[in-house]
Amino acid sequence: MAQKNILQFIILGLINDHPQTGYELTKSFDNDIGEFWSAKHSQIYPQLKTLEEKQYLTHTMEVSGEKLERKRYSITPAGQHLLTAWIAEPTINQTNGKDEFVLKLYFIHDQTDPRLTTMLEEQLQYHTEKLTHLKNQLSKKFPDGGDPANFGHYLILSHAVSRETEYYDWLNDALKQI
Amino acid sequence: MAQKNILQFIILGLINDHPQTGYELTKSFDNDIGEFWSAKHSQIYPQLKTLEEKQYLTHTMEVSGEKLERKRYSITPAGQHLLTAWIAEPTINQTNGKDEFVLKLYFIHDQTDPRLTTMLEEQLQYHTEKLTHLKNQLSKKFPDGGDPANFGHYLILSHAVSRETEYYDWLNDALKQI
DNA sequence: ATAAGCATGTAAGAGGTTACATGATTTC
DNA sequence: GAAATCATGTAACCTCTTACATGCTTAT
Repeated sequence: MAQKNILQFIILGLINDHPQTGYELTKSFDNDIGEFWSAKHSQIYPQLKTLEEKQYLTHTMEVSGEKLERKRYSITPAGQHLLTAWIAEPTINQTNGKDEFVLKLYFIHDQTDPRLTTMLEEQLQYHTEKLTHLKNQLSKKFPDGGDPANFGHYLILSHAVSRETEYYDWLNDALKQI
Repeated sequence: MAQKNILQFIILGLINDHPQTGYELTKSFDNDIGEFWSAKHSQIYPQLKTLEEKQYLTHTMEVSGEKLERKRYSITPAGQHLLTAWIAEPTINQTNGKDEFVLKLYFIHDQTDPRLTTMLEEQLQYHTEKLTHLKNQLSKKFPDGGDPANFGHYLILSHAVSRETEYYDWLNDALKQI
């Protein structure tokens, strides 16, 4: 989508926590934050380059073994300023939740349509697995509930859990009504 | 996003219900289906053209008043076939739910951060309004619960309601924990 | 008359995915 | 030695938004 380049802020936010390489950033999107934003390495590396050109980031080279090079990026004061401004600014753009599956259902008008059960059960299986995985994550990372020193991380994970719970419940409700 | 062109299927699905103009299709995305997919007229008109070139749609001209022309599109058997195939095909691509606000929270580590309350309350207001609007829609369109002849429509709306309910509850929970 | 809504299109540019491309290091 | 993983980048292509552009019709 031709949006406002939110990726740059996410990268700044992640690096602000601690200096990181492009590779490490890429993997962040496989974890919790991937529940609410995704990006591939092909998008991340050019973005790092741009952010450095604009002096929001700097990097130092590291070497593994004999030859393997790695760029470890750190945030600059200007970068921190940009990040803070983004967080402070009211979030108006409700990034719209696209969901292909729900749309498919929309085009099935008849409650007795034979396709419904299969479709709903297929999704139920997927979301059941996802839900248990997220619940495991939550109890593993925050066994005692909200950690005051990692509150944002806790909030994002608990939101992911309740979002999946809702999806799960909705699918079950729908199945019951058939 | 360089995805699989899902918009074409949505257009086919909407037109399959009854012949429509580009203008009317555009307005569909302001209603319930807009909760799960959005598109602007600048994307819809070219897509209609392409779908007609591929013979999934045909159109007839209508005239309003003296001069104002309107293209009313109908689906062809080939178009219906394509639509059915899309619905039948398992939905794997979990179109990821991007949420700028949740990410901002993620970068606030400290539970006592003074920004948290304002941010959460701002969102709470937005989602409260959205939730009441959706609930009104639901009770207006489906006063007796699931309509067997419009089950898909019912499902999508009830999903939107419970999704917003979850968001609302999560925001309130977060506020309580501060 | 004039503003709001009807109606259809195109152009430029940003965001995002898939595929191409290469090479090093670690683990089995 | 082979496979998995680490590590960085580019190219082609598609999707989507914003802005440009035009003209008609209805309601006030």
